[in-house]
Amino acid sequence: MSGGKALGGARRRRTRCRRCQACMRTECGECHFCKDMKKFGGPGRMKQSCLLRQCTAPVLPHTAVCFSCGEAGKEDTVDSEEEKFNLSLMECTICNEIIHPSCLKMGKAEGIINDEIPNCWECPKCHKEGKTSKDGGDGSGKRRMDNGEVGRWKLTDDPPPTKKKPPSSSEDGGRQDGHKRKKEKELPQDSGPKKKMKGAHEKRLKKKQKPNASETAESNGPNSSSAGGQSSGGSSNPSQPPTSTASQDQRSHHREKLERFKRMCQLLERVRESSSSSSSSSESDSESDSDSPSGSDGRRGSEPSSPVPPSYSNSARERNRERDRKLAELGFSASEDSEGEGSVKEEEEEVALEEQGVGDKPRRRGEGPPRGRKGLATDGNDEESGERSRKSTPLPPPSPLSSTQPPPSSGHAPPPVSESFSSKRSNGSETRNGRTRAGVRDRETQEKENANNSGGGVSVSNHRHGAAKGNKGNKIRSNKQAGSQPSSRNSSNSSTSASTTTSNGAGGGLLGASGNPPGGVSALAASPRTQPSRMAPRSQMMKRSPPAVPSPPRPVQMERHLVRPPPPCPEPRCLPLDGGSSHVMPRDVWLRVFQHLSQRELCVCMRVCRTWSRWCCDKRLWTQIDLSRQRSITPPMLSGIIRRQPVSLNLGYTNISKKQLMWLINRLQGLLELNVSGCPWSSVSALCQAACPCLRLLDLSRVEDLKDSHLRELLAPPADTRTAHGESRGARFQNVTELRLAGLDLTDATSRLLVRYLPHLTKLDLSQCSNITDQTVHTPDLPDVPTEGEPHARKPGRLCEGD
DNA sequence: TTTAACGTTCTC
DNA sequence: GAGAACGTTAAA
Repeated sequence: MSGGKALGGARRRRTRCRRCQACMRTECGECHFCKDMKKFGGPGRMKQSCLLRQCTAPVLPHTAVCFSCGEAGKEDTVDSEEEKFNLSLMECTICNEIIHPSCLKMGKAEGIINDEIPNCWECPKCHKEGKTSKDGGDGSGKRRMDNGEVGRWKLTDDPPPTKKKPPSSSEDGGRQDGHKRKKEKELPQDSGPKKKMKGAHEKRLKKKQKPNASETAESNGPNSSSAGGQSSGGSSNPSQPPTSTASQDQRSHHREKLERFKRMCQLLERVRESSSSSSSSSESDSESDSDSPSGSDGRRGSEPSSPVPPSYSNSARERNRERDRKLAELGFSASEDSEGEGSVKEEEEEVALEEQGVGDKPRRRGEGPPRGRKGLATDGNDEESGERSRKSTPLPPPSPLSSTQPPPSSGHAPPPVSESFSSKRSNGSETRNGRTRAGVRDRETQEKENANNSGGGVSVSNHRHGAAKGNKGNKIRSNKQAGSQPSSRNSSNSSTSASTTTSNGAGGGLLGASGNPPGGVSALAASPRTQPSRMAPRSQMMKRSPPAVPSPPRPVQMERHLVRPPPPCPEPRCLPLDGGSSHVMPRDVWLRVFQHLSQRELCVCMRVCRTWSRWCCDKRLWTQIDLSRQRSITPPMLSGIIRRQPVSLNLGYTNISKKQLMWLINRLQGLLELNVSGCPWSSVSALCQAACPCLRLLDLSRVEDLKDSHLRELLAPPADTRTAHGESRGARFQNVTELRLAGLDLTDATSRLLVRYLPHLTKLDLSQCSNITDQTVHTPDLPDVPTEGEPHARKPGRLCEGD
């Protein structure tokens, strides 16, 4: 562990994709592990999932964030495969580092994508250093297991159920054994731990060595892996002298991981075979992998001709700084590190928005040769492949919940990578065995307290977008079929791409304002949503959910967390002092004082103590929130917004995602003014699925790609509320009185929409809408429309429904 | 807070 | 080496 840490790789446990066939099935109740479960009458000691439910595409946890920038995967914010890849999180099987390829300072081309596992690769760094984990067998598709049974992808190469019978048959005995063992352990408690620690370490070393030997053999050629499912695929690094325990540990871990991967692959192979005879080519697959243009090219990764945006870090830093500054101006402290702890952290947790759930993204790079490891094309090539994919593969539907991650760093200068990394750890997901769990616990505790105090938080509905859930995976990869995949309804997000990469500290800071230390960010997860396209074959096995979902993108889990709206009167009523007494000034008086503070100052106050933090969140102090031009809207920000329940929200020129926007809107029922100008339509389209009955002002100026048809979609009432004649009983924005459409590519057709669906419109801004002609201007029931300049007012009440 | 289960260590 | 145990993590 420590070794792993030292090497910078965060060890993150992967988690179920929840979408693959295995994940979707129920426990068999008969396998070894099921029988161990309490629900099946077992002792529950093994704590393993049903053998039939071994996830075939374990994903990175929601909390995963980029080692470099601290943000989650953001592939859903961009369109092209190329960008998606760059913005997705990739976990290196060697160093365990999770990073956005775009954040790499070196040529991405050197990375070797493990197509079998979502968001998995051998990062360019490791690869370049010769750390190849020799998981050569990986993409070879040769790890087919003989037993046609579904196996686990886990390292613990569990024999297939059938094989397992023997042990399970003797289950009772085994159980007893277990008890016995436990008892024995329990008795000599004192010496136990020590022994354990020591022994563990030694064993580790041992383990390491063994695998190495076998690995070497394996590493000699991928073919060797065809030996069978049981083969351990460890990664051998002959080139890496076992210099230290740490490194050994690390390697051991990698090996295990690789094994797991391989196992999974084997499983997939098996499934494929069993599900379709046509899947003839498991082997050829692997071959094609290596043959594949991008594969071979990338693999050997010619020296990265263009090593990644050289200016990235600098510019990003600048932007961060800029953003911090702006946030500060906005009243959100961009950088409260961990200082403000208490209160601050509370939110963090809640916040961890569902954003994380983001997921259902189709696997990136669905184009190329489906499976196996693939080398990244060099930049140039990449582009090409990107192009290709664009042509041949429909764009994956944008994931509704794109999550922009909260940057880990504080508002202070972005910490050096290593620093941010470590801080990240301490904040959230710690490495295994909870060595560093203190921080987390801390937060949890606080959260609890907070929960208690806030008197019943409102649980935000955890609606999982069922549809998304069901379909998204589908859209995913299945590379081979990719070409035929219809890009679904959500036209992909438009290109805010570049912008998304930045956002470091500031974002978190924002919420930091609400008290969240940027570190909280780490808690937010990033979802490893996109994955390299591979597993085409796997698709075949997923019959239930059409487009197979080998490594399902994360389910959309938007609302897993509680985000409590501000209570009418934030508790407590008095300010408790250390001595147990209360401050002489009661809450109401304090609130009056706070009313005279700027939002920025409020943020400062929030860091004073938990009580102030709560009080300062009073929505009366936050009627207007302006986050415009914040490149990264992070979950903490969203949470912070909800907690403050503003009546006016400016999200102009942000890269807020559709999911985020939807999530927000659905929780801001009292919102009167919304500004989403300059945002991409792919995000703004979230409004099509939301209800904003109270909204009075809607600013859609310069929304990217917004067309007449989109506006229609946006303004028209939900289908089920229309009459047979298509007339609306209640348009979505029927109470909007001011609409800003400046700079949009609209035509005169729009005027009809406005007349029809915005009966109370009194102000309309059509400035810089070059396609609007006099016809619109002269539309009788429209407000006096200025095509340039200020929006004009008109006499209200002239519009008629269905007009 | 609870449940599922991953990943490592321990035991046989 | 296989399997059991279990601490810890992730998600609900």
